[in-house]
Order: sequence, then C-alpha cells, then structure tokens
Amino acid sequence: MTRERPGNPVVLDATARAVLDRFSAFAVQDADDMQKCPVRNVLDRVGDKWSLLILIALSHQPRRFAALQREVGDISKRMLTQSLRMLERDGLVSRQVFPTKPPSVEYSLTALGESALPPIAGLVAWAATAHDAIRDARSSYDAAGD
Amino acid sequence: MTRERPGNPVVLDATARAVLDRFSAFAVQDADDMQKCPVRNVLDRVGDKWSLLILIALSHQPRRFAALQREVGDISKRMLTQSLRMLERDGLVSRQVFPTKPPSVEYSLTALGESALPPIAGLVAWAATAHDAIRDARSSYDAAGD
DNA sequence: GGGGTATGGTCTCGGATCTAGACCGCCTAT
DNA sequence: ATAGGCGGTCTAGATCCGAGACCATACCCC
Repeated sequence: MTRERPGNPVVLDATARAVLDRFSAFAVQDADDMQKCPVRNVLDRVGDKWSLLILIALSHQPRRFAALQREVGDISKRMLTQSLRMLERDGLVSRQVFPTKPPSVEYSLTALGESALPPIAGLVAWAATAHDAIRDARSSYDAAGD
Repeated sequence: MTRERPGNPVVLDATARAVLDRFSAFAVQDADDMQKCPVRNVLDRVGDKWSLLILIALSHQPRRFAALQREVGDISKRMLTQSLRMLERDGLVSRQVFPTKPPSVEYSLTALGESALPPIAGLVAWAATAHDAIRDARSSYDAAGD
C-alpha cells in the first residue's frame, strides 16, 4: 500500500524508461566523482534557470545582446553575460562581433544548440499542460498548511 | 550571413516550433508580471537542479528519505528536505508517513509527477547524446582562452 | 562644449541562497 | 552502554545573484 497511484498508468514508454534507468545506474555506481556523469554535467546547465530561457529566445532568430535582455525580461546584464559565456563554452550558442560604430554582437544557436530545442519544447509543452494542476496543488497545499 | 548554420537543418517540427513560439509570445506580451507566466512558473521548479534528479530517482519506485539522499549522492539533507517540500506542494510528489517504530517516510511520484517523466527522459536522452560534443566544445573554448 | 542616446559589457555591494556539519529524539543491534 | 539508522532542523560560513554605477565609443541636438 505504499502507493495510491491508480493502477500506475504507463505514461512512460520502454525507451524513456530505459533512458532513465541507465542514468540512474550510472549515478549510483560512481557516487564519488559525480562530476563526470555526462547527464549531470549537462543537466546542470539546464538548471541555470536562464539558459533554457535564452535558448528559447534564440530559437526564433539570432539576437543582439540588448534585444536578448529585453526578450527575457527580468535578467540582469550580469547574468545574461555569464549565461551566454557558458552556453558559448558548451558550443550551444555562437557569438559574432560586427565592427560597426558601436560594435554590435550577435548571438545565435549552433547546430548543437538547435538539437536541444526538441527536448526543450517537450518540457515547455508539459509545463503548459501541467500548469493548472500545479497551481491547484499549490493552493490546496498552502490552504492545508494554515 | 549572420548564421553559419548549414542550411538550418530542421530538427524542430512544426508542433515544437509552435510551442516555443507561443511561449515567447506570452513572455513578450506581459514583461511586467512575468511571474504569472505558466511556463516560467513551472520551469523555475525544473531549474532547481535537484528537482529533476529527485524526480528521476523516484521514477523507479517510491523511496524513503535516506535512500533518496544516497541515490542522489551529493545533496545535503537541507536541500533534499526543501526540494521535496516544493515538489510535494506542486503535487508532483506525495509524502507518506508510516507509524513504524522509528517512523519512516516514503516519497513517491503522483500521477502528475509521472506525467513529467517523458519530457524529462527526452532531456536526459539529449544530454547523453550531446555530451561528447559539449565536452569537446568546452576544451577547445578553454584552450582558446589561454 | 554639454547633455542625451545607444552599443556591450565589467565591477562592486548587499542581500539571498546554498553547503557542510552538528544536533535532536527515538529506536535497534551489539 | 555504545553505536548506528531514521527523518529531519539549525547554524555558520561560503557562494551566488540582482541592481545599478561605470566605461569607451560615437552619434544627435543645441
């Protein structure tokens, strides 16, 4: 009786399950140098909170620094610079400087960066569908906490 | 010529593109109360760095607190507690206390939590395939930085 | 010349957040 | 009796982050 999940509806196909299993196996086997775990390494970048947003903003078209900041909205220059450097270092984003009068800089997705878009879109789609349920869960949790 | 992307290979199908576009449109239209953006709200949870890892660990089977900490490996009790509370509040994870002699606590995925697994698996799969390219990009970036 | 705009950043400060680890009460095993 | 596991909480110190000042350059206007 540890689970009240109704019959455990298999939303997860075999492939996805295998992916998750493999990752966990890796994580467990080598608890010491967790740093070397491929997935952890990459997931940390995603956990940047800004990286995902920047990648999405660049998915439409290349953008200049200031435009990017306007599009993301509430990111500071500091974090935008930092996140872009990371993304560039990881080969997901490329940076091009144009020698105009005030030099302008354009950021665009590399092929590798574009390859990240489908999984990101999957996540965003899930977020959109799950949002109502999450909001409800939050309010009942908060209500119960009184 | 702002892009060196070779012919812009369409990795992204129309549906995914639409998802991303819709999100951006929302983000732009209402830059002020960004907080109310459904996707931002949910993505912030993902950006917790630990949340994803916890969800993955729970994808196999329910786990007790200490087991979870061992499986994730390098998370502190403090953050594990905090992340679990968040996940519980969002209705992704459920917490069950068993009145055993030292009371044991079991965490498991709710149906909503399970619905997050496919997109997460997609992300993990991408991370696994992209890892080599990213590692290479990092080393050449670092080498050039000398 | 002085003030304003815009470009892409860097720097610093104070506050928020995270990590490591001690500590707790309760129980079991040795 | 002592040691350990359980599910946490609390605190101190390190680290991270956002806001905004600042920089050099070059245009505009008067």
